[in-house]
Amino acid sequence: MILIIAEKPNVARKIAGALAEGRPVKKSLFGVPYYEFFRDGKKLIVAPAVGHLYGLAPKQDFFGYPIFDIEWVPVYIAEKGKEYAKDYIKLLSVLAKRVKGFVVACDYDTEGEVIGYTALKYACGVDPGIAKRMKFSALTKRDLVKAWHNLEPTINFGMANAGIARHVLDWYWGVNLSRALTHAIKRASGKWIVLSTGRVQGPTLKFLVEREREIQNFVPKPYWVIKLIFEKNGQKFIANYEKDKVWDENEARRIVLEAKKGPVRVAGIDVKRQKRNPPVPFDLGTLQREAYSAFGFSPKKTLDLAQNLYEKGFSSYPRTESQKLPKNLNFRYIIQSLAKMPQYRPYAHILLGMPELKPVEGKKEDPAHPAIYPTGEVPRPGDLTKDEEKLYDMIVRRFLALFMEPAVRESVKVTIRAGPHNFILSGGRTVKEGWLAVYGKYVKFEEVTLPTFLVGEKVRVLQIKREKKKTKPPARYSPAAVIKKMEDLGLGTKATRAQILETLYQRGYIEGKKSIKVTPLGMKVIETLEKYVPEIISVELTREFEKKMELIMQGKLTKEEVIEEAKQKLIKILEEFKKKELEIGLELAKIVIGEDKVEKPLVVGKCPKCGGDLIVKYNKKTGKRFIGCSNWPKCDVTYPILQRGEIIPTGRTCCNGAPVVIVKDGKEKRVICLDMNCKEW
DNA sequence: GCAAGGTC
Repeated sequence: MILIIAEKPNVARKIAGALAEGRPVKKSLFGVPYYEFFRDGKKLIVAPAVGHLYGLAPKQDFFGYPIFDIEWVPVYIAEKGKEYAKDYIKLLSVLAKRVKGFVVACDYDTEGEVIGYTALKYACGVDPGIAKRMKFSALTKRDLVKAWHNLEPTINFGMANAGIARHVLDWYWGVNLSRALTHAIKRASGKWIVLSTGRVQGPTLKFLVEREREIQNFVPKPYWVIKLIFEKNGQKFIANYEKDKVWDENEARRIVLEAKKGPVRVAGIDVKRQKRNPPVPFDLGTLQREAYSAFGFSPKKTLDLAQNLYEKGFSSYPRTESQKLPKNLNFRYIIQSLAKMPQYRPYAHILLGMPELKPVEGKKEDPAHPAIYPTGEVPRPGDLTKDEEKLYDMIVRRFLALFMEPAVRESVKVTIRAGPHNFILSGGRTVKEGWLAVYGKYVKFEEVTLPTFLVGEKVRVLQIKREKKKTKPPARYSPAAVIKKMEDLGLGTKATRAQILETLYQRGYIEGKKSIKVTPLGMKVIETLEKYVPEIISVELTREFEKKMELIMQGKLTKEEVIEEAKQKLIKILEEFKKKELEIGLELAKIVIGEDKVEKPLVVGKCPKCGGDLIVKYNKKTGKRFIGCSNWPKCDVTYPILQRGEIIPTGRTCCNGAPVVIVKDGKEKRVICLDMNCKEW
């Protein structure tokens, strides 16, 4: 018997369906489905993981930094809310005892390889070296059977190692710097406020901060627009001066005067017809953007709704980057099913009358999943929530649109010559609806139909005027625009971008549902990181990780070398950070709890032992004050001090470098050397 | 208490 491990339940089912001779037997243990069947006289079992079953966690219960001592543990131990994974691990460990051989059939990428590797090592309790690998790039029967006949002799250790390195590096950088920030603010304010950053959070917050700075530094510049308003057939039209901005008021005034002198005639008419092809199939990012613009759904909400639709069986797997549909998908069947819903019936019928059903496709591809499409399962009333229904409607209409004829748009440009100056009147209309019939409600095209003009025609001018305007600062990002920018920069993945944006909200770094504004805390965190750890907010860190992972995959670097290098680098960075921890914490605390509420420690002099600041401190238990070194606990220098009176530093030192201070109590002033053994005492 | 990455 051989155990085939899939990345997720749905894929386990597909693999079983493809490889079984006859129907696979669906079984279930601990509530997790798996499949048994025969092929070539051998009994095979296919069982699923649920994504990562194991994650990294510190070996010791210690919340300081730096921390590098970590290990793989089941995800339900490493993270809250992952209890469901427990049953999957239990299933694999039970099945592992029944079988002789193992095959990893996770997605063929670094994460898939890590999922397979850790499942073998920790859940099945076997050496990952004994497993074979099914390598496929589509979940069709053809591809799966081919992969089965061409099994790789082992899993791809280069990929597994690269993936493991990615996990460790992200953990080292992210957890250590998040702890450093959190500790800094705790030390300065006494308040527990979780701050975080990471390879993806950092650069994402950074580009939001950059936009915020552009807005803050923006100086509006005046300019003038010039309009020619005229009448034709009792209708008013506005033509705009050919330069859309005139920067000089005198020039604008002159243009208006010259234009007013006339004559004013139609000088040219330019009519263009343009074919507009249907939009491409939905990948997750495009769906998130479209749902945001149509319904105002956040990217996270769209992913959740799409996941619901997927789990209920109405649409395909949502976490995809593909803009292509599977070649062997039964389009006719799906469209026939959609025709059962009256709102789609007319369009479905048009399509079913076509000799060939050929959808448009986009450029992007995804090795594991096709673009998002409706399955053809028809929801009954009550199956979907209102929001699910909205998203479903968008998915169905997009799908139907893929097969429809292009739309044709006509644009008209009328040039009006007033004296020596040209003004432009533009119009646009849809000449042939095509796919817009079904999807038009989600695309906005302006419909401006113009009357017929003739070249040379005289124009009845009502008014020629200049209007003063001001340039506007760049717009803030919307959640959907953030996701797009992250995609463009290669930050995060289709499955994580929405979640990472949510984390930035949770941390109080950003606010605003539609228009994202960076809070003063968010600005300060970036400012701090720019100063002390510029790496973590740079997109280059991601690029560097990618390069290192590539070298690990090729066997040119070991994961141990890469991990060790990161560790050494971080030790240095964190050491520097720790030295400045209080200073950094004070800056952050000022913003979170208000400047006046942060007590700046009074520096009375330099520590004779380590050169740190000697500051007034308070004993936590007794509340009594004393003078101590700011580098505590590394440096243990302390001095007692009178409990009453204002302490005023003098800048002078006395015995063994101990500072001299003035203690002023009412009218009484005493000059004191802090050394207890000083004669002054 | 912290990351980013899979997934329900």
